[in-house]
Amino acid sequence: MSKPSIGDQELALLHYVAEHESASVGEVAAGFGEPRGLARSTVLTMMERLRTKAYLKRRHVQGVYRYVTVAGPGEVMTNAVGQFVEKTLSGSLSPFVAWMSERAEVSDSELAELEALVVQLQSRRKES
Amino acid sequence: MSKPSIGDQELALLHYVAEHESASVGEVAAGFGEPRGLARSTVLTMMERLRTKAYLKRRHVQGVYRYVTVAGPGEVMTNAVGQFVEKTLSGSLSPFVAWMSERAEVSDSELAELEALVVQLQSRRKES
DNA sequence: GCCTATTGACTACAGCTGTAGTCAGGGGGT
DNA sequence: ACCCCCTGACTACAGCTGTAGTCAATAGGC
Repeated sequence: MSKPSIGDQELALLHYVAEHESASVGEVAAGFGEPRGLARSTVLTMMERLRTKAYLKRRHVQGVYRYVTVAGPGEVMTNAVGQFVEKTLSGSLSPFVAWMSERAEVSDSELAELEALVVQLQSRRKES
Repeated sequence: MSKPSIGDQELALLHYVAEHESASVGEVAAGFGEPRGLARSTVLTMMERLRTKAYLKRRHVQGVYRYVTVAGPGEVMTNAVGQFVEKTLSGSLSPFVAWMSERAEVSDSELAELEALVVQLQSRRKES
């Protein structure tokens, strides 16, 4: 039951909705669509598509539909990463590491995340 | 002059060609297309598309065109990662880290790569 | 030299994604 | 009661990607 595919813009929108737990089309159009020059109807269309793909669900509240993500906020992105690594990188992490190593800017917090990750992976390894 | 976008299958094909430095359509069709049930014409079409997108170039050698990647083998993948992080993750590495942290198996060598990466990033940071 | 298998160009087409217009209905202010 | 704005549904369409068929040329074997 692998989830239907999702486009880049759709993913960005999904992410936006995930962050703003429960959003109406109007809100998303204002906060997400307008900054990138998208028409309200465009936002609506995308949200409905995401709904038919079961990434979003909605509830009728006070005359307006409010949308929420089916999965948790992080899950969406994490899922996308998994899909990418499998499909595009054939499961190998090396290209990712190579890219990071060439990348100019890695912020402090990103580096900290990576450090924490390594530590976590190391300790997990010891256990088993 | 940002490179044109590239699809998943196209990327896989590009990767294949990159690995087999210099390949003809026939060879790619046999080694790449056939295992996944693609018709020869499909492979040809994709290769020509990649050529018009300037990912591949070709040379006429002994009556047959041989294709080579414009960029080096690793570059292709690294590039794909960059595109993915930019477009899909909006430049944030966190989802990647999150995914890895949830991932069941990380091999020794992968962990080692990550460790080396962290060390490299740390030292680079100090310099500046 | 002729026939067959290979090669390359062109054409086609469906599904997905990004983007938007339009129209009808509902709700609220005056 | 009326008009306007917000909301939601539907329709549309172009570009990209994945996939393939067909046809003409060509190269090599016999």
